[in-house]
Amino acid sequence: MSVDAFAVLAEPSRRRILERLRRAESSVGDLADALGMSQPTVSKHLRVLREAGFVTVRTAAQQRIYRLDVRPLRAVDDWLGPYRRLWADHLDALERHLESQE
Amino acid sequence: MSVDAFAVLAEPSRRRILERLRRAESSVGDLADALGMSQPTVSKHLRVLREAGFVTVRTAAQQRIYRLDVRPLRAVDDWLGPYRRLWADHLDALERHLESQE
DNA sequence: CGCTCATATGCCTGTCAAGTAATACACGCT
DNA sequence: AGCGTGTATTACTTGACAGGCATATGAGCG
Repeated sequence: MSVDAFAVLAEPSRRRILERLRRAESSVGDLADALGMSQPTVSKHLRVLREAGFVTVRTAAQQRIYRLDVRPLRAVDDWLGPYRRLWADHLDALERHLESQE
Repeated sequence: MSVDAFAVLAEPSRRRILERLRRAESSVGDLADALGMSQPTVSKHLRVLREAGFVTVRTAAQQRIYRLDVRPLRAVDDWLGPYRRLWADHLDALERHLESQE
């Protein structure tokens, strides 16, 4: 968990990996194939994701199966909380306005 | 809106600026003072934030007053949507499990 | 034990972004 | 018009990081 979650998500390739792992766990080679990236590149991104807690690994024969862990994403979601209140409030204000128009 | 929202948020200084603007709109100098950053640094970050739509500016005399705009944050929130479903589902599963235990 | 497949790691290079210092620009005031 | 304040912009230096290639590690199998 050494690296900041936002910094991890800043890299588009890593978001693509997460999107894929959201559907199903996957081996490194499958990810590289599916995303059109080289195997070393995928491995490096997976290392970053793993160290930040976004994924966990399991060894199956000679493959490493990576699986999504949602906890860092929940942290991002929590960070968004106070801001979400802002637009929720604005929506409330809009609703009140619309009601007063009727 | 040229730059990716996640890349913008990856910079801790910019998140601090957003946190401050969440409480109240502010001039460049006030931000620099409050956050202990140099004025050019703040201006530079504000430019990035502005080009990505996170803030809007208004000119008041010789000051530029910056104000938060939540739309890019809503985009991030939307991106999180499918993942939020994941842990919501897991919670549901947990609840069902607990119910079956009673 | 050597071979092979799957993955990880090291090294190199190019790129890009952050911070600083100096400077330019815009506005208001006298 | 000239001056001072507030802000933007520039040039420069430095550091981090991504991608490519080559190579190391490790597990399974003959």
